[in-house]
Amino acid sequence: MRIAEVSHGRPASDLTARARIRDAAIECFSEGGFDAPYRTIAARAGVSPGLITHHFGTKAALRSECDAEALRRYHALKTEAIANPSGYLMENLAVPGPAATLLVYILRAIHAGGRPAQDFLENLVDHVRAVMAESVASGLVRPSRDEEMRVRYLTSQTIGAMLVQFLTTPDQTPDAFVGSLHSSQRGTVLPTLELFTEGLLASREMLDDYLEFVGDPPSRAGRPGQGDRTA
Amino acid sequence: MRIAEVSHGRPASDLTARARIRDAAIECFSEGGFDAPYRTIAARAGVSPGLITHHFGTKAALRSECDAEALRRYHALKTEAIANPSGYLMENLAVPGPAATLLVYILRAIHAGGRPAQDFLENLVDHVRAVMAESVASGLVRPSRDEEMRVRYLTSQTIGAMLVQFLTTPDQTPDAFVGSLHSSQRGTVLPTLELFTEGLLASREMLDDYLEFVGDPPSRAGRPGQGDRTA
DNA sequence: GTCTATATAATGATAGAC
DNA sequence: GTCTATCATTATATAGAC
Repeated sequence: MRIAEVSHGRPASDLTARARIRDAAIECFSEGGFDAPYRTIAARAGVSPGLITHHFGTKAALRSECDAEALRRYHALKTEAIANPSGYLMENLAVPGPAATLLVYILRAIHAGGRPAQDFLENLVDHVRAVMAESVASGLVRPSRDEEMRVRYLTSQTIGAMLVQFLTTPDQTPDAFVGSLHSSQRGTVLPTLELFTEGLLASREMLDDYLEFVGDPPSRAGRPGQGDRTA
Repeated sequence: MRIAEVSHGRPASDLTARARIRDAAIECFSEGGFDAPYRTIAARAGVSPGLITHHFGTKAALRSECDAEALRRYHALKTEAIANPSGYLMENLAVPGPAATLLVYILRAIHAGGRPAQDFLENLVDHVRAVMAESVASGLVRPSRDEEMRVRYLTSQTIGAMLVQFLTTPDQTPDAFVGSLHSSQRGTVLPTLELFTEGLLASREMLDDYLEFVGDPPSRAGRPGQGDRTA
């Protein structure tokens, strides 16, 4: 039942009760899901349960504001992370601390489904789209015949894999999860690199058949070959 | 509030109330999640809510039996689907009808997390492991330096992508979902084939660096090259 | 602005009649 | 075996005092 200590370096006592409730709710939602009762949130914010209703009215309104704030902080983190481009997707989020809370909050938002899940996913897609465009322009990543679908496909896959791992982790607490992420990442990086550089299929047969089927013959000029843009 | 009609071709009236409750619960869980109240299940089974408690005691016990039955039917479907090996993963499940209920049930089981989610995921991993071993043996798929991790990685990714799509689908009903699966599949097959045959990265640099880092130099003999096992 | 006390609604589980 | 009626719990939301 500890009080929410810090948010952006400011002590909790400097924030209004409304902001403290919002921050406490974000943490509670991230740690225990959106079914976290008012009691828990109120205790963490150091207020009474009734005050939550007084300030936010309904629980959906509280969650909506938490979503907006989480998204805002995600963008802030993303902007800040342009300095160290360590990876493609959300690796910059996968570190313990307040970023872990944010990452798990996003996972939980998608987990809860509905319109908020769509919004969060779209935001992640936007991020991946930008990174991929940049990577293709720099020659690191091959171009795709359908960039948009590849972006959506990779995003769903990556987020989905994280979500599955999160859901099958015994202790679904933010810090424990990012810990398991780091240990499991050591095992998945090889399969990922293999798939990303060598692919999975031993022959081009299936792809060529499909391209012929949809009427896009793999012209030797337009096709992204292998090794013709080695960085 | 319709009554569960058929299960394996047998009319509902031929089944004991216990079996009807179990079947109704599977459908309700698949359509509305595991929070489906007794009332809904009882109405669909054509019994009173109290009878559910009488037969199963607790809701966890009911769910446990539904999980077992769903897994049993999944295995049956899997065994039956050896005739038409249309794809790698769960494509045989992605058709409307009773299979749709099963597929969504599995997604919901993983979605609900906990031990059941682990069991279901492990089952899917087993399936993928068998299929991949077979595909590698036949030369269709390149071998991996870490088969087990690749199997787990691909399973989590594929199931996770389906789960994300399911959660971001407006109408989360089994038939509507498999419908959206078929329409979206038309868009994802190209990125999938691209990734599986050509990969994503334009150069081998990152993979080679990693292999050197972990002390597994890519010897020209042991490395699965590209095109040396064209079917 | 903040708290205490309470209304209201839904659910899983129980008790006992038939 | 099956049903009806009820209990106990939990959570959101309200009302009004301070």
